[in-house]
Amino acid sequence: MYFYAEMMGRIPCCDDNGLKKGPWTPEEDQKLIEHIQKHGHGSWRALPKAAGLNRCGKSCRLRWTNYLRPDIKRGKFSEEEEQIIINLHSVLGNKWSAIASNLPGRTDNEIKNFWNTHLKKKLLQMGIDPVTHRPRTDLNLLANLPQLLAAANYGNLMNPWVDSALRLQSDATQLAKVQLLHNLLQVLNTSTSPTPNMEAMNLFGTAPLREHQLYEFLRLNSQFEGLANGQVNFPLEGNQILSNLLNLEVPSDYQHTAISKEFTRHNDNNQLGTNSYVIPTANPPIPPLVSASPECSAVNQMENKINPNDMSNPSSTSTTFEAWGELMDDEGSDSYWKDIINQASSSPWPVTS
DNA sequence: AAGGTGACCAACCGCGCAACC
DNA sequence: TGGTTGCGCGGTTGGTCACCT
Repeated sequence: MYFYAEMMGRIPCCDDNGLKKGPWTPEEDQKLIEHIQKHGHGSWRALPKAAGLNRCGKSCRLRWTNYLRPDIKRGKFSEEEEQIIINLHSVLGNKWSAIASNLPGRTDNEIKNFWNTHLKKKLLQMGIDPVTHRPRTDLNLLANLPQLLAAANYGNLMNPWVDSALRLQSDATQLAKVQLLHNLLQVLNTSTSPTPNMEAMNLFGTAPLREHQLYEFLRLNSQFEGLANGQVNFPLEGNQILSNLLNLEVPSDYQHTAISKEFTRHNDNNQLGTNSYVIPTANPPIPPLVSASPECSAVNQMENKINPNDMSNPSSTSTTFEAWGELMDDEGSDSYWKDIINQASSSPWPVTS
């Protein structure tokens, strides 16, 4: 084998050379454990021979690091661990080893498996894209508000860091709904097209909607005060909300409601380098909801999430908002939203007026 | 009871990278 | 400096089990 290596360069670790593959037997485990306890693993390539195992070094290393290591924590993942994984994954992506380094006793392989079999599905059910950790942008999202509710209320908040991250996630979910509707209005009210999008008009009623209608709609359908304490209440089913949206009357004496004030949390010049999100308080032209922010490194993003100040200030900035800002900036063109509306116009929602 | 199906997870595979010679 | 080696990583596979029809 080593002669082969010298002559031909690197050889496959587990080539078809008579070495055993597949599940480990208790005897093999025992041999590996005893050898490592006595001598350490040293060179993994040399270990199997020294330990009397008919395995390749790589197989031994994997068996040790993923299963036999004494500090391995077996058993179900706690809710706290789940949240940590989700949060870290949103920052680190599929860097399983990096994620594992933050979860003592858990291996990258275990976390990877757990992610693929549980957490990915869970996030999808919540309407969150498990790759981007952004709310999914299709309008089916609105038809899945019960799941969004579950997302907003998910978890028993034990860890303050987790608490903060979850709260931000809830805010982001709520903001996403507002942003979605806001952009829909922008498209519907746009005058760039010589002919209005008739399908979209049919979807939302006859007259272009105005923003105060949107706010009234939001006031009727949600309790945004909840944003201050992380509780999100969106009590109506998606089709009912849409129905309410269609049935809105235009109050002639419309005044800015507490909602718009609640949402008008803006930092005029971003002196602190923080984000802000601003619900417009005037009729068109409609300003952007999400202001751009200085780019943050992954490390900074992590620090932001860990920063205890965030925990006492749920309206403070977050990478979630940044993500939404990017999303909306990237995809906020009229054509993008028109596409969504076109999709929605063929959706199975019951549109009653 | 038997076959089908999906979930779960241990293990394998191939690649990239850093250390070494 | 280029080739070799060892290791670690992320993606994938395949075996097992539980549940369903």
